[in-house]
Amino acid sequence: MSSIKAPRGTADILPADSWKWQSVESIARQVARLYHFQEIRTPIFEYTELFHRGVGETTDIVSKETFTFTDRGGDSITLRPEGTAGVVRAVIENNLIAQEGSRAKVFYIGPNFRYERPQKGRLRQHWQFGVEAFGIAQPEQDVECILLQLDFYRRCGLKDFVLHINSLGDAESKTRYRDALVRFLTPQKSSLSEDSQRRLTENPLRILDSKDPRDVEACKGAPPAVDSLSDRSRAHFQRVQELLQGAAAFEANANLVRGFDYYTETLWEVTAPGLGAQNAIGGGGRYDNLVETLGGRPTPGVGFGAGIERLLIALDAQQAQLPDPRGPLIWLIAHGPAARQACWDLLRELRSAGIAADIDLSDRSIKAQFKQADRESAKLCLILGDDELKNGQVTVKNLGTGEQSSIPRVELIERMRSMIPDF
RNA sequence: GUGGUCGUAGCUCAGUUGGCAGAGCACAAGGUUGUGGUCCUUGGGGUCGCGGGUUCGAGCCCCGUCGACCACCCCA
Repeated sequence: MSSIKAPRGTADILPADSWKWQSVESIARQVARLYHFQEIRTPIFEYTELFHRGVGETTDIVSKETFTFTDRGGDSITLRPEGTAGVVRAVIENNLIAQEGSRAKVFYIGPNFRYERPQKGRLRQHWQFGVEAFGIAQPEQDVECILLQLDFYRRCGLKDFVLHINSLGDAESKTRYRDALVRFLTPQKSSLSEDSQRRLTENPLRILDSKDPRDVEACKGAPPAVDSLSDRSRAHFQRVQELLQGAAAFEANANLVRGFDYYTETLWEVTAPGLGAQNAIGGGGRYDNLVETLGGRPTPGVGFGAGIERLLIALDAQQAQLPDPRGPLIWLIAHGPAARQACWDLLRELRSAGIAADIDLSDRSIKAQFKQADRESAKLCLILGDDELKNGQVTVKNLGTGEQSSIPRVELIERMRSMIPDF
């Protein structure tokens, strides 16, 4: 009988690593709280149409990377490939931004699904921490999101990363830029890569992002997006950069474009070394027309998504130390049947008192029990045998220092309570 | 979807022109009948990814397939 494996492009998060996830998620929640973003949880699947209208029919993500199926009732369902569309749908549907002047600042942590060929830093299911801020068109809102994201990375211990920013401007600016780019690139169409020749009509902005040397060469001297910005968009982007001055290092990158159609004005991406070719650990931007596109009252919005797997890879590459959310563990060691019963009682008492404790239940040698305590990274061992039972004592061994002492059984819980915070 | 590299013990990997399935680490027991993290001894562990073919004989050669890794595309 062959064993069943996890589907391609998925990964189990095992005990050896799950504490890192808890740590990152806890930091994400903490940072969100500091910036006053509240959690929203939306379904991991939506009606397919949401992503077609929201993310864009012609984007690669929607046109060829979705997990889409027909449910038993005949509706087309898609596993979400990104977080923003579902959140926008939810805030519209639940009237969070129903009125003139409504604001909402929300964050989410959850999985996204894209049917792609896996490689380093790229899976078919990946997790993102993301935030969305609705109702504020001012550049301060863009910068608040950016600073939140960078704060998140710093608190996770990430040191080496780069913030890239660009602006495509409002819808008119975007069209103007697109036309300018097509005008610039069309004369040299034959020297572009095959992919980019196709993009020239479908999605010319993406050509700027190509890694093909022919495209990189062709894009030299291309008009930057900022040249096509309207006065309002130019001022907005200018103000974003002013607000970032002194708050965060950034690089204005005229070639930065992103894969969703809904972006307007500011967009940004954070890259980090150690990730191979997929070096973006998170990105975001403003989407002032998306709420209206999805049937809501016209409301500006801005937000980002930060990939958790990629962050963990980058942290690993930089040998960053995440705070370990696991508290200290006490290990009980029993010698003899009477002591085993006493340990069982003690174990229940410790846990009732809120102290994490465990014991080997397989009746093994003292040596084996110590060995396991060590392997489980216990801080203290409590040893109970015939001697201790007779004297009403418990032997306490500090596994870090090897020191050992006796504590009266009746005082044990209180003594543990006072010792635990030191670990 | 395209291309390259690779699948042998729980992990990292050796395995010669095709000829008995190996090492280190890890794990278990013992050395020490009450003491881990060092040391010594012993031991248990294998559908050589899966399926087919060639051969007296396949981990090794051939075909197919699945998966992993890396890159393209795209993105977190």
